[in-house]
Amino acid sequence: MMKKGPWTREEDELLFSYVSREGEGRWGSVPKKAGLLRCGKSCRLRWMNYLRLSIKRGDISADEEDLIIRLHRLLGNRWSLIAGRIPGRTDNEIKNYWNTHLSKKLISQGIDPKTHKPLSSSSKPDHNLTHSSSTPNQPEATSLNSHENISNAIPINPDNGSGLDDFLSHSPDDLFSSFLDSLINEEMCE
DNA sequence: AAAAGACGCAACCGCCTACGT
DNA sequence: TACGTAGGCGGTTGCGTCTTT
Repeated sequence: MMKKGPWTREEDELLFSYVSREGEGRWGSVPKKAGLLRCGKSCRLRWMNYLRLSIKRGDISADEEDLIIRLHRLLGNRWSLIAGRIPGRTDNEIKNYWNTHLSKKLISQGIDPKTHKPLSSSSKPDHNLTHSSSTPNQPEATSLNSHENISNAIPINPDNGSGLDDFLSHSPDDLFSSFLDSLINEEMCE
């Protein structure tokens, strides 16, 4: 019988010591070898989102927040891709932070968190409700100007109708990575 | 001080893809 | 080629904590 729910300190210690010793991977066999009554998926999730030493937790900085917004504008809800550009942050944390903080923040600024475009006037909320914690001079959702979105910015062959998904599925990680860097830097300079 | 409601986050679920056989 | 399995992902849920009434 698999255990569910919050992890205990003892379970964390078992998983941490096992993965530290044996390395990541082969999650299906991890519970048995580590002496846990969890499924492999649960072990992987706990390691990825909580136990890894490289993880920063909480206190997302203004710079990180700005980067998340920029990346979400480029990539949409591709949380793992966004997390991959922010050292120490997990996709789950960024997803949660977006859903609980950033989407509301954008709405309070009159910006649709899905499209990053201005909300229609009828649905625009009362700006008096804006959180006092909002940073003064906080930039509105940034505009790429010449690159309205990544689909327009990437080299696309119009003949075969390829788009972002095609680009992502065919580009080597380092190529996509450097491409994202260039887009982000371009925004920074503007 | 207590109850109700809102919020935040860890964890689960189901789907998709990659890979091995 | 078809199938089974594991890993990875995004959406969603549930519960503990905090805030408000």
